[in-house]
Amino acid sequence: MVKIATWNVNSLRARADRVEDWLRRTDVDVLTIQETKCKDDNFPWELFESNDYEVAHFGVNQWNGVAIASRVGLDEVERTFADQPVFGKGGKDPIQEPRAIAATCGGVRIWSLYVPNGRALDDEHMAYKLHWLDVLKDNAKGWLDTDPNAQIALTGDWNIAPTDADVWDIQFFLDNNLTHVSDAERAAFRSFEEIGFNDPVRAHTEGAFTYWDYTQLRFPRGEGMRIDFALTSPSLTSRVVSASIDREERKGKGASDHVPVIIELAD
DNA sequence: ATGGTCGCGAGGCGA
Repeated sequence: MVKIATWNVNSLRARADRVEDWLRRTDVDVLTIQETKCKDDNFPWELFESNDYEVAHFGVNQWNGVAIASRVGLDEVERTFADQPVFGKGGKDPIQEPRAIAATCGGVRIWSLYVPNGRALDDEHMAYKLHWLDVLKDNAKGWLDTDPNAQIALTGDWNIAPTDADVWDIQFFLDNNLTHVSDAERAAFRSFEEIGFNDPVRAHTEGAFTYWDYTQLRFPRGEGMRIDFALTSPSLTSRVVSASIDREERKGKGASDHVPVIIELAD
């Protein structure tokens, strides 16, 4: 059995103890991480190495940042996907944000993705988000065209709630013109399903959320969202035997606002 | 209790 998890930790340094405890407790083979919020200079390499994980990181400043830790191999590390859109606020000094890193772990091509938030429906960040997803989808389609049997996992924080059941109150989102639930964002998510990717977690975790905002007592009130996913290519989908969302990890002091999503693969 | 959050990095931005 191979266990792969994805977790937006919202700062790896602030969450180092929690992440280490979680790795030891859950015994996952691969953990993809989003929002490390650091650059290589202050990345906690020893946290992973002392627990026998190899790790690859892509971070350039205090924003975004993605990583993959693995104890089943970490090969062909790739930072950014082909033609990954750049972003610069107000159109100034666009940079390649560290939002995508890939590695081959135990024969599976695994991506750690931090999809742009979008910020507001009419914000330029939303156009960036949709374009970013469109280019990623084109890449993913190319990978499957090249090898229909490729085992690929597109994991991370997608910043999209694909159905009304994936937010605590869809009317709240519509009334306030909020992001994550718009037709355009949902169509972008579906486009991955249309080329053959699957969300194998939902069937095992009906009604579960993966994220609760820090504000407004969202967690105690049960007001969460399902926005973190591990999408699997057809060949990988057939290996998924179980999946879970670790809601417990949202509890207590020092929790990330996201919790880990785990899939288990038959050998 | 009629409000209520974090992290980074040192004021305001991003989520």
